[in-house]
Amino acid sequence: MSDSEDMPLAARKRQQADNAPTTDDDNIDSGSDSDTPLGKRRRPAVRKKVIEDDDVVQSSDSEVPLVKRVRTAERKSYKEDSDDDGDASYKSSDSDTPLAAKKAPSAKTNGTSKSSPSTSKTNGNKGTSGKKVAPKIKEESSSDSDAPLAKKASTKKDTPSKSAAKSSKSTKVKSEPIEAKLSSKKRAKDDTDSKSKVKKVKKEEEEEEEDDDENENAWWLNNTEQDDTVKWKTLSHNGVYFPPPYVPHGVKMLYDGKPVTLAPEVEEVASFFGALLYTEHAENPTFQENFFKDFSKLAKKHKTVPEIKSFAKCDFTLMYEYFQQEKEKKKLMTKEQKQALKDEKQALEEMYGTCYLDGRKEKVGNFRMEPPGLFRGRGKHPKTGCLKLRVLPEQVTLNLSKDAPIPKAPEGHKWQKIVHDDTKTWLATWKENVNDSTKYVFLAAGSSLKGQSDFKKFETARELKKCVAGIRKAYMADLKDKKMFIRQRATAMYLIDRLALRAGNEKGEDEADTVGCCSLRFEHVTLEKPNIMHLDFLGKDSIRFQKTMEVDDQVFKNIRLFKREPAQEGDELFDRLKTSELNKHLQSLMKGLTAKVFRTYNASFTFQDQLQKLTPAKGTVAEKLLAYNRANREVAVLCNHQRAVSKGHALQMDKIVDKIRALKYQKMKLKQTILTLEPKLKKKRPEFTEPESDLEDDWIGEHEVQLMAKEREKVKAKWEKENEKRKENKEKPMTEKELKEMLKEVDAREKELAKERKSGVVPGGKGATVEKCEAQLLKLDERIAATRTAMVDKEENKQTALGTSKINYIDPRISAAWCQKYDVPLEKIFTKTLRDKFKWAMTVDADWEF
DNA sequence: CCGAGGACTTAGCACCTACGTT
DNA sequence: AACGTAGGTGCTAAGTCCTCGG
Repeated sequence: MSDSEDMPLAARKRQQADNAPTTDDDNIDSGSDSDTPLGKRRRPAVRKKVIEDDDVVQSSDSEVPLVKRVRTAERKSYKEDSDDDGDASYKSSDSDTPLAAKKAPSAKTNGTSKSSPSTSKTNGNKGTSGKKVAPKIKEESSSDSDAPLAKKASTKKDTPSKSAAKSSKSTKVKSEPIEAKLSSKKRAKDDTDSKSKVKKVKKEEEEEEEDDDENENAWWLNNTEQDDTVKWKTLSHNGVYFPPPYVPHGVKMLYDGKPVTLAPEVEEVASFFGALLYTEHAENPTFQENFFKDFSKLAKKHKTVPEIKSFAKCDFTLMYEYFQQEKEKKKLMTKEQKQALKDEKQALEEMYGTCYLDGRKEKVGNFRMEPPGLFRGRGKHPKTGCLKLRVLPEQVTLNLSKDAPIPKAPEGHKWQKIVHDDTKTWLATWKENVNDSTKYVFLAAGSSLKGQSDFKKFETARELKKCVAGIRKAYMADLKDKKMFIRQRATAMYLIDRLALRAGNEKGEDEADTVGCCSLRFEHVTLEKPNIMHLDFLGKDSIRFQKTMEVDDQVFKNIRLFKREPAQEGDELFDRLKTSELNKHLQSLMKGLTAKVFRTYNASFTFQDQLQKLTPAKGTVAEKLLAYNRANREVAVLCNHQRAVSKGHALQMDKIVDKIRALKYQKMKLKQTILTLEPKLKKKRPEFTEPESDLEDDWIGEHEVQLMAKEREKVKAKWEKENEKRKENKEKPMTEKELKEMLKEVDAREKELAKERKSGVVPGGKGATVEKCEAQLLKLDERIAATRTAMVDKEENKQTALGTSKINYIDPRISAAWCQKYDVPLEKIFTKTLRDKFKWAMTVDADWEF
């Protein structure tokens, strides 16, 4: 294959794809699928990959949802040269084994084995051959696969009617949005003249529902039907808060060793860097470079003397020190000062932190404009360190009701624009200069708007639970499809489902090189016979995903197949799969299904499953919490949620290791005592002669020194205490001499220890017997084991972030139900903010199930 | 009719603070 | 009381998904 070598691989590949001559078999249904978006154009084969004709294909063909298959049939078949393979050997094999049964992907996690009832549903599509029908198919499949009634029933409260109604409307689907829009427009108009009305209504609602704020927003208690394209009827707020203007501190930077006077604007930017000195950012060459480019340019603009040309000559340490001092000062502030700051903050929240949505008071999330600074891109972001400019009101657009008062822009400024778009949830938006991306001010996580979409998210995941078995079966079958495209898609689905990978959209060159499922490249996957796969790549936030697992044989085969060929680094593993196509397919299997739903589903499912397995019904609250956290961690590991290891971690681990050693030391002593008491046992019980692992002489010596030091301290403390007592009682205090006397005992013991160490003869305390010693040995073993587990626990936890899964992936209703069932106070599990965010989920019964 | 970019969720890190420890 | 630490929260970057608009 020819190609322009210098263009980025991915791009090249894509181009090739487009140019490639189309082959025949598109024909199949090509004609008709004109309306299916998919139908458009396949991405022809770039490098031809071959697939052996699995006989299996045919047979399975008939039972699996065909829709897709047919529709995509066009995608070029690669049957051409088939032969190749070692694949042949694999033959048909196991396609039908329910996934679940098969191997557990990563050692941990996985779970998911139950097949849920709806398995076969997906087949509903079957009959609908061909193209064209896409929309209809969707409807059909969704309605039949998800018997709305059944499922909704379990949800109680919320929306049964809503969704059921929707799905049954099928035919109208398309027109809905339009209607909605129209009506919303109308409404908006009405609103203008009916502001007062709205207010009245609000009052009524309050009274009716509950009079306190708490329940005013309890949307989950209402069954009201909603249209989700319209997000609000009325919206008013106070705009956004801008950070105060820069106040120069006058601290100089040194250039070439000499202090330089900087214009305030320049000083500000220098300070951004100064504040970061000695952090990883400031040490990062890309960061430095980007910073310096912007900084020197700015300095030049302000005619800084001398001209700043070399980063190496810049010295920001004075500024750094100044900031350190400022921090200290802040710590030393009086209570009143601190209180004043707090009050100020409070006032801001009052002003900007709340808004009115449909007359209800709601919290605003990020009402503070992002202050200027240096862009802190993660991983190897090419733009990390670039100057992020101050945002002016002139760049900010506000969104609110037509009739709502327009917040005043800061003195001497005006807003960029005011809009009244009730289909958007944002209150304000602006464009950021570094990556040219759009930023928004949204409502807080605890708001009804966010709550509703959270709820919807989990409901979709529960929907998936019902049909996941069928979907799995289908993609397992597709793993052997003749069409490369379908094979790739099925393989990707497998990875997404089993390994909780993200979809993996394409990324630009101005971003860090990270990947997800669809964007995996050859170098990220290695195979090891017979069916081991290693994945190693940087995912979102440049977090490394590194796991080794057994995979299904066919998956193994497929990946080998994809990798074969001019498998060069940089080539995409799934070269003809794009997330949009994948999602389109998923949508057809279940309404609302996209790649990310698998993560939500698998996370929540795993959590519930683990929780159920781990919770000791009769345990203490602490034990239950431990189980909860373990289940949580299971999920975090599944989703690969990581965090930086805390700086004290190594030290803490060392301490634990030492603790274990100390226990081992005790064991050693006991064993020696036993042998001293009963030398005969040397032969009979060889384990008593065996040295403890990991106990070196040096360490023992040191340990004993420490032990003695502690003893001495104890003695001294005792002596001091005694003296205090005597003082109170007006008795004569003990003398230093007496203290020395007491310490002599320790000295003696120390000598003993030294002797024991040499001879190995350890008489033990009074009344020591072999039996007693053995009992103690057992206890020590237990303690060691426990400490070890704690250590492992801690070690694993050091890199695992539990928060993300708790906040985003685990259906809070599982937790709420669990708390009820096991009588654990909710606040042990959810912080205040989480309780607030999840208030919609707190009303479930103890037997609620995900 | 496809890709750029809009809108919204998910993510880890940097603080800050409340708390337990010494 | 000072200290250190873990947990909680705020911040904003980085994803996903899908809709526009050229």
